[in-house]
Amino acid sequence: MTDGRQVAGLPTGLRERKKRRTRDALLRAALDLFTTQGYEETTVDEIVDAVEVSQRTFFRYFAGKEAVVFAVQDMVESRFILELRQRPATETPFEAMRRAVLCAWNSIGEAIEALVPVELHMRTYQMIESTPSLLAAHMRRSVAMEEQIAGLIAERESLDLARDPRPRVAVAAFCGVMRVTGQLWGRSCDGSMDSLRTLTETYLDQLGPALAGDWRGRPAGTAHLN
Amino acid sequence: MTDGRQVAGLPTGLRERKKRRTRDALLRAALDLFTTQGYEETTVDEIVDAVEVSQRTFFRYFAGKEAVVFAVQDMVESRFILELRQRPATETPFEAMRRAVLCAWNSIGEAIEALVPVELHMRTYQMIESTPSLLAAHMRRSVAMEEQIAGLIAERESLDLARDPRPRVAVAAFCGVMRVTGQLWGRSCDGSMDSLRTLTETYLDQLGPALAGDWRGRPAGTAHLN
DNA sequence: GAGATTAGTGTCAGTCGCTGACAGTTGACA
DNA sequence: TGTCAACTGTCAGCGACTGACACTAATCTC
Repeated sequence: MTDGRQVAGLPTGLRERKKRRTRDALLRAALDLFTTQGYEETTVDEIVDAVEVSQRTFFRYFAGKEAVVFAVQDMVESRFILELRQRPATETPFEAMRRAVLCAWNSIGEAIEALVPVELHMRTYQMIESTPSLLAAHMRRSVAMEEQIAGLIAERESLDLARDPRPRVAVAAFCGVMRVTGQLWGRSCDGSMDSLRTLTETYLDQLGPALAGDWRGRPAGTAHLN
Repeated sequence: MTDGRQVAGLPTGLRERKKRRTRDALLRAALDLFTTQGYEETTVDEIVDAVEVSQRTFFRYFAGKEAVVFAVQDMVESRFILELRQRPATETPFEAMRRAVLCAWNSIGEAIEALVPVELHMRTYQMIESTPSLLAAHMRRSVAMEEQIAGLIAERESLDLARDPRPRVAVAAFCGVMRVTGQLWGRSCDGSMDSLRTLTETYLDQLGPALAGDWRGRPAGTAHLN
């Protein structure tokens, strides 16, 4: 009842539409308040006042103050999973994950815009990275995500997760780098989607060399922010 | 005033000793309650009742309920940083990190025992991994740690963190694998230090192969739990 | 050793996130 | 149209946490 699975399904009844409107209003009001005056500085009362519903209603739509923040993130992640499932078996696990993220980012734009302005979502992401308690929640979600991805990779390669460390290890390394780029992008001034994309690609390219240990030569692509 | 820097410094005055005793008592009582009846199920009131101090006092010693849980972890981490600084420059960054963890684990035992029974600390760690809110906090701390380690590695290799992705990338991959082993160990029945050590070594060994992409052969060492 | 100083503590009241219980309202459907 | 179920509001309460203020006791000063 609090999940966001209205995957392009325009609601049928009046009741459904009303619910959806309330939820969207709460979501937008919350993100607006969070990004302008800060997450911790915003109380649930302020959010419900803006939408003119009771606090109790807020907690019926969202599991908590935190859950609002990650509503959009949820969509992006499930899209990534979808893309990953569709990657051809010829790609290495690492390649597959890499392309799945980039494809997901390419195609998720409109779906986000239908819910909130993309620009608001970008600011939300930067807020997550700069708010300790949200960063914590983000990381916990990331752990759950890794577990899911590792399962997919193991399945893809017909391996037993319990016996073969490689799926988990590969996923951990991949997600680790993804988190680093996310953090750096969050800190940077340029909050554009393009900068995130190039930053991500650059960093992923460095994984192999970084582990090899021959750090004498200069890194491959070094034009980025921070 | 709430930090735990009594690094083998036996407190001088009566006041200092009293403080230390109160803090230790709170720490032990809290961990005991947490590990027996669960973190969320334990209230701060229960903890302070066990030690017979006021709630206000608890919050003067620890920033929050959460902070108690990670008090010992703090010691282990600062020990790791110490060990990492001492690794010879001839080792690759990855090697250095790997050995630093293992050395830290070897030498931290007594320091922990001085504070709480090591066995209690082990159970605490497993509790962290199995309690969502604590896992979140653990991950946030991990992020801060990664940043610090990346700084050390960059310094060690005379690189500019802002220009060269490799320190952050290598650290992200390393810490990612460390987290995976921590999770698996937390879930396993065998909560011994030895099992954690061998699990960690096995998984770290798989990082290179896992990224290479030639997953046809069977993994190197596969004897582990889960 | 007595008094002044100050760190440490307890008490109290209040905020904020969140939940259960119960009652009122409003779409849905026969 | 009336019944049913879903949705919402109100209220009361819990638990984590904080600020203010008074009190106790270790330390310092003379």
